[in-house]
Amino acid sequence: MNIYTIMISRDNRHRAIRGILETSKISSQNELRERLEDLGFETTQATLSRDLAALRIVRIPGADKGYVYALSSQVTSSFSLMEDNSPLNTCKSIALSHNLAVLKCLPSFAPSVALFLDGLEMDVIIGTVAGDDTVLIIIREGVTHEQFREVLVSRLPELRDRI
Amino acid sequence: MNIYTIMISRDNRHRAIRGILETSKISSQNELRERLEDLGFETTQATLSRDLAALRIVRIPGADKGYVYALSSQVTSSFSLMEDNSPLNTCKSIALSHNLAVLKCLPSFAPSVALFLDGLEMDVIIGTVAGDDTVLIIIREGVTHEQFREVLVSRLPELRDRI
DNA sequence: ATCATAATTGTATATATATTCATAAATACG
DNA sequence: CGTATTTATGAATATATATACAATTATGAT
Repeated sequence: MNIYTIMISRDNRHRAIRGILETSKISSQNELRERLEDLGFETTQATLSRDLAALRIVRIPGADKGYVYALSSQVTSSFSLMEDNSPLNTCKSIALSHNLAVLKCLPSFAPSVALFLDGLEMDVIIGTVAGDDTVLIIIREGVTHEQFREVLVSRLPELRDRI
Repeated sequence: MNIYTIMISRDNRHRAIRGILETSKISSQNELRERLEDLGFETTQATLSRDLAALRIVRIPGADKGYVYALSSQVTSSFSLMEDNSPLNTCKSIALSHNLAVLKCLPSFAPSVALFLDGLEMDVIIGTVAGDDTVLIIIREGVTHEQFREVLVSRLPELRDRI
């Protein structure tokens, strides 16, 4: 009796779940159950709840509505690749100090974010410097924090709640 | 009346939510509601459900039990950093072909995974080559796929459902 | 200002998900 | 082999989350 006689059924189901989630958008455990049924796996929502927890599968709010289950290894990529893939989606926070704004983003994305900001040619920004996960924004002399925020938010509404 | 008179309350709440989730483990919307209450934000579970969707905050099954809400920018790191941070956690799948096993993992992790595998000095493996997200494993002549799987799974049970 | 339109929110409720409990199957151990 | 112990599962249910609806408030255009 080798190791494969144990938990054959559950592991196969787990494999199938991974496969399904990698290739299609599943938005409820019942939907997953039906999909598995098509593949010959008869099971219940309760078991799937446990399976998803065991596999540490995450539930992500969809772009406009609904939810999607995904492997955690897919999350960042699905978030940045799926729909609006602006580098701004990688932006985490913006803090102001005197004539500088410090924008924190995901590792390795700072150059893209800086390039994007440069492309906007905003009057209030006289230049940017990108590291790995940080963009330093140099603000034009005479521009107040409030003015900067206002301009930034009006051009980039998606940053509204990060500044 | 400037732009900041609009949606002050909601944006402030969103900011607060981000801040809370970045620094603490919240496992239900009610828990989040209580935390916000402490900060002076009175709201309801329904609103938080909508907020979490708007902010595209994900729900991750915890290591042993329960669930955690997290910013999507935290997911990969929280997954690999939080508990057992073996490079194997970045491993997505293993496929076999003749004397080769192709292990797919998260981008940039292949070298760590390969190093880890080398360290195991498994008889059935005569060598590995790491790309960026793929490790090529060369299997010793005469070892069957079943034997390889059996050895791999017995040494690395966490890969059980990826091969 | 005044009206029309759009956004935000709470209440109540529907829906989805997790968990308890009982049971069966698998494994470990004698 | 037989018994003890763990693991997996389903049914029923508790809990958590999403949403329809109505009311309120904000925004935009005269």
